[in-house]
Amino acid sequence: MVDVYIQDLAAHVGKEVTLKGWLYNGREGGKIMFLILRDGTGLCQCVATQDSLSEEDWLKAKSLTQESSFTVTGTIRADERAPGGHEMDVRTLDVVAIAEEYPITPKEHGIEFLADRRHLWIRSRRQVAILRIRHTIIRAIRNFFDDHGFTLFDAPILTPNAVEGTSTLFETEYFKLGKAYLTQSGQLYGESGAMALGKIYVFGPTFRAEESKTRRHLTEFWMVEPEMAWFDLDDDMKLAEDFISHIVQAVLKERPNELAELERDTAVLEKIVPPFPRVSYDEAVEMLHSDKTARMVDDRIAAAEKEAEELKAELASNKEQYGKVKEWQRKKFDAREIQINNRLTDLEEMLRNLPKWKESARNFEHGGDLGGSDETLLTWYFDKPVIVHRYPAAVKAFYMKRDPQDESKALAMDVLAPEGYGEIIGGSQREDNLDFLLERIEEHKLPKEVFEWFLDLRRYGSVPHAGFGLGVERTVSWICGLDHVRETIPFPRLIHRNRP
RNA sequence: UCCUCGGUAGCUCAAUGGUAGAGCAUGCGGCUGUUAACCGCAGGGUUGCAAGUUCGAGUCUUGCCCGGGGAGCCA
Repeated sequence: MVDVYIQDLAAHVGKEVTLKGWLYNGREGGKIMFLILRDGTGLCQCVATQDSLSEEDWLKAKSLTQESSFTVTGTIRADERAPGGHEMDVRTLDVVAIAEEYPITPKEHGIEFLADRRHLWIRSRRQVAILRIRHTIIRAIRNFFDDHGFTLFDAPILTPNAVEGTSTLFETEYFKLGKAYLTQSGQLYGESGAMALGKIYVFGPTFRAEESKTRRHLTEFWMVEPEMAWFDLDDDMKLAEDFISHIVQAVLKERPNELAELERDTAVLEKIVPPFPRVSYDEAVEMLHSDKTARMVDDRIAAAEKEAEELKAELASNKEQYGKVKEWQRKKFDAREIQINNRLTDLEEMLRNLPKWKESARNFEHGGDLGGSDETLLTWYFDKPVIVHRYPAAVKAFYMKRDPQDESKALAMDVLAPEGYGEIIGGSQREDNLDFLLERIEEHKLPKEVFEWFLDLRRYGSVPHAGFGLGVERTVSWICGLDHVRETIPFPRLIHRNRP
């Protein structure tokens, strides 16, 4: 086992300790060597000189390749220049295993290359930071519910039918009982739990066989779904904003180093406290139709065009100078060219999309569901998550209760994260009237037989109740400021990838 | 399923239709404070696959394969 981990080095300054880990990177300078040791809790630069080591240990140190495992013993010294703030002056060193040539070099790699090596990629600093924040988020989720009188209620993963009938699910043969499906939501079971225990939360993996190929979708993801007896829609929204705020504040408090590693702007996260802005669907549609929305899009188009022009000018100027400058300057031009081209590709994508977004918002038809771009435009109005509520019943699930003030609306709510991260929560007050629920099941052409047990919840002491589902990966992606959910889970499952 | 962008050395990327290059990685040599170290030398290629246009194709055309981003759907 390990006596001392790198994250605890502050308590060992001036003392001799042994560290165990892997070589993250190394630099050699004649008779001095800098070994960056990685132990899973941090990085420590170990300084070895030819004078301070035996000849045998010096040769061992020289033999280390990237990701070779080894142990080092030496004195810990505080040093501001070192990442993590501490360094070791090495006295002795032992090699455990010399690594073969490691594919993931300390340079840039494409996403396909890294995804094929996900089992190694997770050793990288950035991935370690993300996975630690994921852990903190999951703990914050559980703490929040546990401290608010909720009981964990596990729903089955194999289910006999689709919850909402709309999604495509993964199916499998279930002995002699016919088809079974991997769950797309634990909600219906959660409702039974709320009637038994009052306040519960279902927390587990969820599966969708939709061919969604975007930065927000996985085929297998984790969702937490609280369900509360005696809660109405307002109670539900209040809980959601308290819940999200608690998670964000917990990450800010417990993971400042990891957020720094990810270069996350924490100022925008500090603002995530209740209350969140609330916009009804009708208000949202007005906002989409407004001149202000059109102007916001125009401003972004203008900014993107300006940036693209400046970058193209720089590229042209660099090309002109390229032939005239010394070789060492050419390297800088080469590196800059790659950087500029990557940014230009992003800008071109934006410039293709933004006019479409503007049109789609301007022509949005009242009564339809909000599209991804419409949601993004709405979030531009606020620096906190925005809650959109009371959607048209026609675009929402059968189990959502109708608004008594306006029968065309469902008592539904979505929470949209800022900065374009989109829907992180979808929830509603549930239909508690047996007859209405039966009507809905008929309207949606769902097989009544498989919902009999669910209908029983309305037959035996039905009460108003509500709940929501929060997508863990989307939440991690937003809080970490990532551009894709595939980095938020150890082994992401995507439409074109189910390995490693 | 549809729209859109791409596939060149192990990796990240350059290359007006005219002799395929750079950085990193790897190997060897040099350097006692490096921070994705640096300096010198070396090896490394069926330009995704197939056909076509052309004196000549990484570059143009068509088809296919693979991947990125997006739509629909959703967390």
